[in-house]
Parts: sequence; structure tokens; C-alpha cells
Amino acid sequence: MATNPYPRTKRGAERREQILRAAEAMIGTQGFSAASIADITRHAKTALGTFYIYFSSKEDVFRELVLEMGQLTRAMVTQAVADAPNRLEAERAGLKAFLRFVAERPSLYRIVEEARFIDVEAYKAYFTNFAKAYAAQLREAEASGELRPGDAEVRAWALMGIAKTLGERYVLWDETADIDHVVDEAYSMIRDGIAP
Amino acid sequence: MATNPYPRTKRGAERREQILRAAEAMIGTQGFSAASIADITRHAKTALGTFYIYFSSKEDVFRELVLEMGQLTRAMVTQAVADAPNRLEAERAGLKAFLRFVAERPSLYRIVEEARFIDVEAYKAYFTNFAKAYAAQLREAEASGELRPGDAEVRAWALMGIAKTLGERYVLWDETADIDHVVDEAYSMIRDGIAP
DNA sequence: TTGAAATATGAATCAGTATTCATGTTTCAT
DNA sequence: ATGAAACATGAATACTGATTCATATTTCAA
Repeated sequence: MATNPYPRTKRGAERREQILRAAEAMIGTQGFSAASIADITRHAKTALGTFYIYFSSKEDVFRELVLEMGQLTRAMVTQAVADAPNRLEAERAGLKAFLRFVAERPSLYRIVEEARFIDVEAYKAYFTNFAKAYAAQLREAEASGELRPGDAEVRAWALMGIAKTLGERYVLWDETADIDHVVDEAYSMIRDGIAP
Repeated sequence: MATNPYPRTKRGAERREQILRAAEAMIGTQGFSAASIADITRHAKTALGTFYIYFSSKEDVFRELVLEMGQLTRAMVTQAVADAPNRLEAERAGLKAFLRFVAERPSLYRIVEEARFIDVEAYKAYFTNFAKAYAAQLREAEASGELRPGDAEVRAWALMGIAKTLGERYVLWDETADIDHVVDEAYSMIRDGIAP
């Protein structure tokens, strides 16, 4: 259940990373149950038993991948949003960055979504943490008059929902979609709504 | 792989339905892989082998449940939206109806989401069909001036994303949430956006 | 009423794979 | 340089659960 101790040697650290990357590739493409430990270690060019030196179970690597994804996503969005002139532009930039991220690491995206069925706690933590930070930003912007007043938490979840679904539809399913167009249209709706 | 022929006798039709309902209950609460055929038939008070008279595999019942969910959701939303005075009010009514549906049949909702990992085609079909009808409605409303012009397809997916995520966060995860409040806030954002 | 088709049963088959472990090999602080 | 701690190996273990099948029982059209 618990994560194994971190490797003490350089070789150990490298092996662990190899296995983690192999797990990302295998679980990300085949899914959690279809990806076997044997697949993972084969892909990592290491022996089967080596897996258990670094991870205590398949669920364990999986959890680590979900955590990693959370950190990566947050870091990437934070950075993408950093130099937006105001909150509205930050929304556009954040959405675009997220969709780009999905395009670049579709496997990690899939892993996060599958977490819902493998490790609910990790899944909830991922989105709850993200939503908390997101809502705080919205509240600040609202206070400074950059946004119309409204429930920041509901808005944060709604906006995350938009990003997730558009990522799935226009990035994962449709490799020819015009991302910029999608972002523009979604942003327009987010900013001004659909009322005439 | 293919669905078995529909039962010829009354008893057969009843058994099939029993098993389908048991599969909904088991897969909906335990998840696809954790729910065994033995669980399902035990819950349906029938013998293990009986399952295979009506369904060719576990994936087969699962697919049927996803289809059923699609029909139910569409029927329910269509009806809820039927007597809205205009498209904007239809949006509010549709969102509220969807959240109520999630509250009433959390297991079917979970099944649809898990379909993404068990039967991608069924999953895509579910949302693609829904989105197609949804976008058509939006286009009509736009043509009659009830909505501000915009890409109806992107809007449809974005709006579905909002509904899905709010359903997950405020209905499945939080049984004490004030659904009406959530609907009002989300609707306000959908109608007028977040710009001041 | 009757027998061919449908349906019911659950033990047995069959396949897959997560995890362990006994046995080497490598690393690195001393 | 050296030996105790880390790490590597993959065959063997242990278990689960989907699917099949030979054998009853029930249904219902003729």
C-alpha cells in the first residue's frame, strides 16, 4: 500500500524513473487493468521483480502518476497564466495551455481520468486542490472588479468542466481540430455568456 | 461479442431484465472489473450460467447499460426542457434536470463515465449523439435571435462539460449541496459570462 | 396433450497476472 | 580495497474470475 522508500543509489533512482515512465506509457495507452506489471517492466527493460523494489503495487505507481500529473498541470497552467494582463485574459491563456498540455501528454490525461475508478481519493484530491486555487484566483479578481460577482467555487468547477470536455472532444478525439478556434469560442462564451 | 437474441418467452424476458438490473446495481457500485458475473447473478437470484443465455460477455451487458443510459438521459432532458419559454430558460431547466437525474441514478452516471475505459465507442456515441442534438437546438435558437451568435458545437460540448463536472462535484461527492444554488450560479455564468 | 425449442443450473475448465522469494550482482561509505 | 547494504533477477506461487458445457427443467405452438 505505502510507497517504498526512495532509492539510495544513483542507479536506483534511474531504474525507478525508467519504471515510472514505462508505467505512464503502458497504463496511459492500455489502461490500468490491461497494462500488466510484465508489460511495464518489459518496456522499462528490467526484470519483473524489480518493479516491487520501487513500488509496492500497481495501484502505488498509479497513484504516483496521478500526483505527478497534478503537479505538472498546475505548474504549466500557472506559468501560462502568469503574464496575462488581467483575469479574463488569464482564462483564455489557461484554457489554451491546458488543451496544449492534453495534446502533448494524452496518456497522463487519461490516467487522471481513470483515477476516478482506481484511486478515488487521488482523483478527488487532484481536482479539489486545483479548484481551490482556481476559486481563490477568481475571488481575488472579483474583489478587484475584474469579474462580475458570482460564486467563485461553482465557477471554478464549471470552468474546469469546460476545459476537460473540450480537451477530450477536440484534442483527444479529433486531431485535426482547430484548437485556437475552440479556445476563442469557449472564451467568448465564458466572458460574455450566450445571451444576445 | 454480439448481443444474444432477445428472449422468446415471457420468463426469458423477465430473467433478462432481472440480470440487467442486477448488473446496473453491481457495476454501478463496484465498478466494471470489481463486479463479477457471480456477483451479478447472485444479486439477480439466478444461476451463474444463466447470464450467458442473455448476454455474450460482461462487456455486452455493460454496453447495453450505456445505451440505456443514453436513452434515459435524452428522454429526461428533452421532457424537462419541453415547456421552457425560450432557449435560455431551457438551458437552466436542462441543467437542473440533469443534476436531478444524477442524484436519482448515480450508478448509471458512473457507468457512462466508466464506459470511456471499457467501451470507447459506446462512450463516444453517447456524447456525440447528445452533442449533435444539443448543437442543433442551439443553432435554431441562434437563428431566431434567442442566442448571441457563436459556434454551436463548441458551445454544446462546453455546456455538457459544465453539467458533467457540476454533477460530479455537487451531486455525487457532496450530498448536502444546494442544487438550486449551483444551477442558478452556473446558469448566470452561461447566460451572461463572467466579465463585469 | 406433446415434443421441440427455450431456458436454467453450477461444477469444471481455462487463462491470466499480481506478488513473492531465494539467489546473485552491484554500489559506495569507510 | 572491502563488505554490508542496495539492488536485480525471473521462476514459482497463489488466486481470481470469465466462460463453457453436459445435464435438467420449463414453455408454448400445433
